[in-house]
Formats: sequence, structure tokens, C-alpha cells
Amino acid sequence: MRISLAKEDLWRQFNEFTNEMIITKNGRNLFPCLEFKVEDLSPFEFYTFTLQIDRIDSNRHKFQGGEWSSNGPGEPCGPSRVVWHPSGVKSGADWMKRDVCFDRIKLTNNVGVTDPNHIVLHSMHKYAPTLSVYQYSTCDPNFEGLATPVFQRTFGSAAFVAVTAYQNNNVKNLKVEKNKYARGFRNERKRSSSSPETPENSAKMMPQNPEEALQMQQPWCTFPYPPSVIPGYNYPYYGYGC
Amino acid sequence: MRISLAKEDLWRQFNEFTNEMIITKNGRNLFPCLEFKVEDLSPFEFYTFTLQIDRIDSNRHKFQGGEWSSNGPGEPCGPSRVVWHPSGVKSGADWMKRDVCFDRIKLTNNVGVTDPNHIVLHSMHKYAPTLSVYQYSTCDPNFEGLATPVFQRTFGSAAFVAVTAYQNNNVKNLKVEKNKYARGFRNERKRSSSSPETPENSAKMMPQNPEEALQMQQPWCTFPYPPSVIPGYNYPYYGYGC
DNA sequence: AACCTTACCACCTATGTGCGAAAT
DNA sequence: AGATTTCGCACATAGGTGGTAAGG
Repeated sequence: MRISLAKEDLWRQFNEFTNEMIITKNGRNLFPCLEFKVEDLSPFEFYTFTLQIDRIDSNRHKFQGGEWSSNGPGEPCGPSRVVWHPSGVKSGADWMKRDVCFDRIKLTNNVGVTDPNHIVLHSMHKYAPTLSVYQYSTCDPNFEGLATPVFQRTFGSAAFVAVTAYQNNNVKNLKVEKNKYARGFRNERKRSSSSPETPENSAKMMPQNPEEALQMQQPWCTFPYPPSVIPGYNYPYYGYGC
Repeated sequence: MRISLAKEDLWRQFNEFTNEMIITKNGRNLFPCLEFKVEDLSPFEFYTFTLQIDRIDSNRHKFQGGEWSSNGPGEPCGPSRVVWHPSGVKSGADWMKRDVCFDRIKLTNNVGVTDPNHIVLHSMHKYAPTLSVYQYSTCDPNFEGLATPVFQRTFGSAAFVAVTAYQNNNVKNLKVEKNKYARGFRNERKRSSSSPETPENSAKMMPQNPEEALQMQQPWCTFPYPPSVIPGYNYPYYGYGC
């Protein structure tokens, strides 16, 4: 089983500035989208994919003088919400047909939300996504018990600070440049998005060396909930609305 | 198991004029949407839903002098394309949570289409949708053999003539009035959509009496393909695209 | 001619962006 | 006083309508 973050080059560009993700009351998409390239599953075994977004340190952070630094102790970590991939239980052959994409996930700071695709985060705290893969030799719904993932990894190259407004103009410019929905802001000024505004605000969170980066792919605290395929219990509702 | 057509009142209004559905090369939505109210399934049994659109007579039709009449023999009937509901195999409890809606189906006259949600119809021929329900006591993928539906009904109140342009202004006006995407055409003229333009072009296809209508809910010719839950074979691809 | 089909169009709905003033 | 959050906004993408003129 080989699983890697898709659009890794784009993620790396954001990560070099320390990535930021907007959180709003009604929920905001991640950009880039969380998407994974999946290879070498067993074609006739069955799998489910879940994603959670874990805190990667214990601090609150601030952006000052062009760089991120600690701003005292952070909020306590609660359990991370586990989001099932909407496709539910599928064969390995089916999963490998295309990248596994969690593009319905939205980030929010509204603790009251009920939408299972919304993930509540604390602003000015650091996070990274964790992908878990569970395997079943059948999709028999009578399956009981708690599964242990056959694969689990936290992707440090997709780490970010949750914010309610962009702090680093380099990150903002790169979002405007790469996200098609922000096209309306591209030619407002002669943008210098590829050249950092201040030289010192790059590469604060992740080491440039990919080998070192791999060492960092561990969340600071996690409370994973193993998925169950018992219908109605923690079952993914990504309905096909009507 | 009780299954009925949702939005029946709206369907009835169209049916009184003889309903029409536009077909295009790239595929056109049905309006109203095919949607079914489902009650009294066994909560812990598993079900799949399929829909097909069957010819309900053997003729070609024409709209002349404000009414539909036969226009000679119709095209030969091929097998109706069976469209799985995108939710695949779900428990009765899950299915009953909301109406079962086939809103991704599109109608086309392009025989070369590959999209599994596109249904190819002949213009100027009459059709009605048939819903089939299959039941499984498990969603074990090793299940083999051809299933017999536990429920199957052709809904005559949702019958229509496939057309490339609306023939009956009463139908067109009702579509404009009821479909939110046609709002731009509502105030072009003082519309009289509720009052038929010609008195004689109503109620040609379905009897007004609900009891008689029930007798008509049989397709003229069908070639249903029972669904299989073997992955990869005729498996619904309503992906969660990315 | 008469009938039917096609391609492009204006006008909708719905939703994803960052902006910037105002509120907290 | 300063940092952070909220809200309405203009401007994008994406896609669903029937109209209309031209084509078959």
C-alpha cells in the first residue's frame, strides 16, 4: 500500500511560507484540496478512508514582524472529528481508480455545527491532516468491533495555521494566484507573489529537507475514533441531497 | 413496503396537459425531478434502488392542433438503461431517512453517450419511469446471481413525451412557472399558464380517475437488467469526482 | 412547405474567493 | 490601542432554463 499527498508541489509552495487556512462560521474549504494518490491496495479487499485534522503543537501562535511565533499556551486539545470519505466501503480496485479526495470538508470555528463535513478548529493554532485506512475482507454489516487502521499517516507538508483572516501576504498572494475562485483579485496590483515580501518569513514551520520533514509528520495529540460499519452508528452522511 | 411518487401534485398538473421532457445532445434534467417517498422497509435489511425509463406505447407521436396524436409506428424498443441510485447498497433505515431522488439523471438523444446517468430516448415517443427495489440480507460482495426485485412499479403519473422543443405552450408555461432556473422567463408576458390556451389539449394521456390511472402504470415493453453487487460489474459510478 | 433538431444566447441559481469596514 | 473576528460585498466558476435563428 502506497499513499501520498496529491498536488504535493503546490502544498510545498504554501508550506514554505507556513500555510494558513481560513476558518469561518459557516465553514470554509481547504485550498489546496486534501487529495491522496493511492496505489497497491488489494483489488478485492474492502477499504474505508477517514481523515482528521490534528493539532501539531500545544501553543497559540501570532504573526508579527513577518513571521509566526508562539503566543503562549494553546487551547486544550479535544478529540479530532473523524470524517469518513463519502464513498464509504469500496473495493481496493474501485479506490485506486482515482485520487481519494476530501473536497467536501469545511473548516469552521463554530462549535455548534452539526454538519459531519465541518471540522472545528481553533484560530491561531497549528494543525496537520491525518489519513487513516481501514481494511475489511467483506462489507458485511454485521461486522463488529473496533478496527485498527492498516495505514495511518499525518502529512506534515499539509500543515497550516488556522486563521480568520490571512496574516502572511505571501500566503494570500499564492492563494489568489492558484485558486480559480480568487481570479477576481489577481490583477488588482502588480503582484509579487512568487517573491517573498520579507525574506525572513519563509520555512519557519517545516524543514526544507524532505527527510527531516518526514520526521515531523506526527501530530502532537490525537484521539482517533476507529470507524464502524454498523449502519446508523457514526455512519457517513454525505448524502445525496434532494 | 410503501413507495409513492413525491411531488405528486406537481406531476399531476403536468400530466393533465400531457407532460413533455426536453432531450438534448448533452443531456437535460427532468423537471419535476424523479423522487420517491419510501416507507416500511425493514430497517436492518439492505436495499438498492434502480430506475429505468420505459416506452409506454409503440407509436411515434405528433402535436397538432393543440393535441397529441399518433404519427405512425415508433422506433423499435431497445433495452432500457438501468440507472442505479448513487447511494448504492444502504440499510432500510438509511433509505427511509429521506426521499429517494434520482436528480442526476439526464435525458439525451445522443446514442453515443457513455455517462451512466444519461438515458437515451427517442424524440416524439412516450415514456414513463419504472422504479425497482432489490433487497439483500447482507451487502456481502460475494453475492452472486440475478436478483428479483421486491418492488417494481411504473409510475404513469410521471409519463411524458420526449421532445427536442416544447410543443404544448401549457406545458412550457408550467415549467417556467415551477422551475426555479426558468425564472428569467416568467414576466416576459402576462402569463396565463394556469388557464389552458386551448380547452381540448388536456387529459389526453392519463385518465382523470386515479383508479383508472393505476391500471395504466405498465410499460409497453421493458428489458430490465437486474443489478449485481459484484464490484466493478455494472457498478454505479456516481462518483464523488475530484 | 412543414416539421423537427441544433447551437448559441441572455438570464437565472448556487457557491467559492478575498476585500474592507465595522464590531468585538 | 491593538489584535482578532464578523459581515456584506464585488467578482469569479459552474451549471440549469427556455428563446431564437439557422440548419436539416
